[in-house]
Amino acid sequence: MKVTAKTIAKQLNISTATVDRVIHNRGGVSPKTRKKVLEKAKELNYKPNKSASFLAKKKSIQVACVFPEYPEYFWEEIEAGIKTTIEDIKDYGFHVEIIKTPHTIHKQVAVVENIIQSQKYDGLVICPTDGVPLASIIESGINNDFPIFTFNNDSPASKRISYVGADYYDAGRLAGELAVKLTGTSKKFAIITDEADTFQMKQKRRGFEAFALENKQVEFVKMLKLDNQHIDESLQKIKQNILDVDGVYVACGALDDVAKIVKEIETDKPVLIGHDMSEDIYQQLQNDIVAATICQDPLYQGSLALRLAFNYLMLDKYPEQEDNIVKLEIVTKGNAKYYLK
Amino acid sequence: MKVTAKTIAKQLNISTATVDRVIHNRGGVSPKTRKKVLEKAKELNYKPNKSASFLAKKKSIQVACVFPEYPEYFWEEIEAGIKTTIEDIKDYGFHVEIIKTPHTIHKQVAVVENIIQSQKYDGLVICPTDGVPLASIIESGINNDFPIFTFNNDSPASKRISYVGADYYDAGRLAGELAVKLTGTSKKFAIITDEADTFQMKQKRRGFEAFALENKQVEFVKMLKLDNQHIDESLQKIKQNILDVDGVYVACGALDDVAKIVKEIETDKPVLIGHDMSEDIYQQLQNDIVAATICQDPLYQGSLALRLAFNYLMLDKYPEQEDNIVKLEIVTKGNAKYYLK
DNA sequence: TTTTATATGATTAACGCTCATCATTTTTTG
DNA sequence: CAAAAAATGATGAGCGTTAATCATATAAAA
Repeated sequence: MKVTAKTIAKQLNISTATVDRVIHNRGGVSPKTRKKVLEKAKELNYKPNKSASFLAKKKSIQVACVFPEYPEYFWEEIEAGIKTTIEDIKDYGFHVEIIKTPHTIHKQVAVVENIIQSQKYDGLVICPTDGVPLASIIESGINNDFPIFTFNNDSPASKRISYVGADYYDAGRLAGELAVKLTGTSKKFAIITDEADTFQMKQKRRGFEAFALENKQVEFVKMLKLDNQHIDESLQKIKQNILDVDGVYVACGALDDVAKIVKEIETDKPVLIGHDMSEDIYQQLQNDIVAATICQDPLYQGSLALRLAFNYLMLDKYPEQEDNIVKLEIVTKGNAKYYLK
Repeated sequence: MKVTAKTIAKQLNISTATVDRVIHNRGGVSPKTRKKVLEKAKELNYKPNKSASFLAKKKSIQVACVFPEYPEYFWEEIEAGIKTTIEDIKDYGFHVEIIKTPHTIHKQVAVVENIIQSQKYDGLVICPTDGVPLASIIESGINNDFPIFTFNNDSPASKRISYVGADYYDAGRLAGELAVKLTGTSKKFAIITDEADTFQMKQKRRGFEAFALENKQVEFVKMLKLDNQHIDESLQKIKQNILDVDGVYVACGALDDVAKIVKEIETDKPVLIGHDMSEDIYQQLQNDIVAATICQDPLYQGSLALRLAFNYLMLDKYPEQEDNIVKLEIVTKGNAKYYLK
């Protein structure tokens, strides 16, 4: 049988409004009535019906969801995950506007400042291109009771309500482990980063190096830097520099580019490890050029970040953890197909 | 601005009931009114509010969710995923009763027959211990308009509405790939199954063998069978049989048991690969006894199966695919912590 | 033309919960 | 002890959608 507020009210000979008052701690009920209601609710295992609750509350929340506009598979998936979640919760009065910003952090800063000033939104869910310059803006938002949630990239110095994303130090360590396991006995490695050298990339590098340091088999780890302005020449230089290594870890977003030059190496190709998935990377996995790539579920990240914002703004539920660290998933030839589309 | 049925009704000078009739194709509306409503709905991008809809429909569906009662981590997680989903959708009038059956297929068959006969439920979501003996029962259920959904283990010969779970042939292949990649140059493997030799296990074995056959480096694959009745003696025999191999693939549920005997081997321990995660297996990964284990997200499987049943029974939406194949995830020392708890 | 179907559309009462408003009782104060 | 204040509880009008029931207009049959 269905247990509603009415059930409790009838059994106790009081009105449903009183039951509602007790359930939501809205006061105006004598201690003894309160106690009776609470006991009966527990006895019957009463849980308010969410549909009816949201419908009656007629609360409407506007939230902006900001992330950089990369034409990449990963970001398409992030957006897809966000859009599904938006559909799921919009009928509860939680409305989300997706705002994609240009890649540069300056533009993003401007967009965020505008969002906070505009008074159009009740909160912000954001993937910061770079957490550092945004930290003070986020903090001032938080101080003005404007809740902000980060995902994918964090801004740990700010006082954002919560972060959803990977632990990139750990990702670097995992890359180290895979590099060691997938190569032969002698262990000479190279790690490739790029000019941007964001917090995320630094963490990956530190993780990889830490792992290498702990592993006695590792002879050396070379640091190589990709020049995004002059990609082709830079790649050719890198090619010369990886001829003597057993494994290459691409910590920046250029796994496919590096794969192309590794493909050109005729003998003793190094084992190639990197991050993320795309159709190109999928092909490189199938051709045994890339040995493994470390992924995170993009659908889940955006979705969880939005749900945390939803719980906070609609249900007044503070996130259980500040840091919601997502799984690092290992993708090789054999399970790559599950990570595309 | 919020778009409701009322918005459309007002703009067209008709009643909300007429709008509702058009939206749900319930007839009784003249073609020209119908057309006007449809156009206006599209123009305003009207989507009925789910909360209000479920509340008004007062449809109540009872579903049984049956799976074997294993005291294992994986099944605890399956149950946890199911329970969260139950909480999510019960307010929409979709009620699920969890029924755990004893391990033997005979008991499960009895339980399922009883469920179908009882007339208490409108559908069944089940993880068949063995799909074969259940096939005819499932089929007769389906033929009597009693929808049945499988997960984790399939019963492909039956006419179940849909299946959610892994492709175990593919899992075996992936194990093969990992075995090759994680061992040195000579490739001698053993594969361990047990007496039960279910469909799932057969598929894994076939996948592994198929991969080995395609790989020229592989010298041989030994088939070893674990006797569940006399575990200890059986394990000791197996121990003697794996002294000369480079890699061992445990296709049955005994990864931890096998890990224990591998641990006893002093020199040249074979690379050990298996399935699933538990606290014991986690420890074996940390101690480098198990090299890798292939997992599926248990939370997702049960959840998706229930949601498919929900869509079918509450929204009359037939699943887009019959087979919903879930990701195979590779877990090693470095990312194991994400797969526990 | 009148009668009877049928097509079309309006009205309205739920669904379960929320909350502003009103009614009553109890307590405090002058 | 009366009057005011505070505490406690009931009433009822929504929220947006659904669907049964009723009203009217149009078409078909007599």
